[in-house]
Amino acid sequence: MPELPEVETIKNDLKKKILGKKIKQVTIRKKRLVRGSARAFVRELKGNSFKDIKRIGKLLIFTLNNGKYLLIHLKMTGQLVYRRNKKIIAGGHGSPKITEHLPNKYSHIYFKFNDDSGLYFNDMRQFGFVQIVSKPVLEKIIAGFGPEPLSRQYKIEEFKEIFKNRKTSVKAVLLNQKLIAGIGNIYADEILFTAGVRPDRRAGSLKQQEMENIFNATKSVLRKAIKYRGTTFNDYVDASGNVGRFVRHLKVYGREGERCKKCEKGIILKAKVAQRGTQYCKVCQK
DNA sequence: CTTCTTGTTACTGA
DNA sequence: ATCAGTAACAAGAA
Repeated sequence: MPELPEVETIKNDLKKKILGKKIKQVTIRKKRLVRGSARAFVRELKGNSFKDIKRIGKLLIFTLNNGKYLLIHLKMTGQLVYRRNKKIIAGGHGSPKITEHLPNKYSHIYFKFNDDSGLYFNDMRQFGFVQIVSKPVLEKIIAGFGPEPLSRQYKIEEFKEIFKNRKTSVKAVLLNQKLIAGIGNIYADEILFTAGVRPDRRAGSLKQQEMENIFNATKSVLRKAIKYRGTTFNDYVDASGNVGRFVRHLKVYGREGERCKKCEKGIILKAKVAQRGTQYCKVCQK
């Protein structure tokens, strides 16, 4: 599941690879994944190029040289893989490196650049989307997101406000993109473990210290995950098709039934909180 | 066959 | 009006 660290990794990778390259061909194999008119989508992209790439929450924003913006959301199983025009050089010793052929059966939309390199949007479950928007529409979309946890706009005073009088669980608050941008199921569990707070705690019941711990944990966990280029649990790969290495640093997500790495006593439990599979240590999290 | 996986949103009810 | 909870979407694994 691409969340903030994974999308950030893809964005940073792609910025080094595709900026300024002329888009010579746009292929749409599944129209359903294009929001709005597919015909207009191709028209806005073909012959143009990307000037910049940004991210808000889990949403990628490609700035086009024609003043429009390409939005790409990977949702659960989306991948965005860049591939150079590969010339297979036979020879050397041993077997040749096996490179997955692209486009594959899940490459529903892809772009070819003037140097014959390509950008492939693969999505097994087809939850993701691509969309071309104007600047005013983009600004409306951005305004719908809460603060970015790694930005200067993310302040402890405002952070505490979002918990005040809320009857829902602290996990539901962390997952709500309108309140904080970019956190999904994996990092919500990891953040709450690091902060020592049970995911099912009522948001409004948190003590000052607990809110401060969560605030700090959002930053430390996400920063560390970016450092390790994200978490590959199922489908996530970076823009080169490589896995993320944060999975080794996960403390609770996917560790149900295993021993807690912090207290070395508790067994990681799994419950349903905010309709999501939720892992926590009942010794370390109060 | 059923159940589980998750990001987002439309919908329902309080 | 606001907030919270749930179903639905999709395809594959177990």
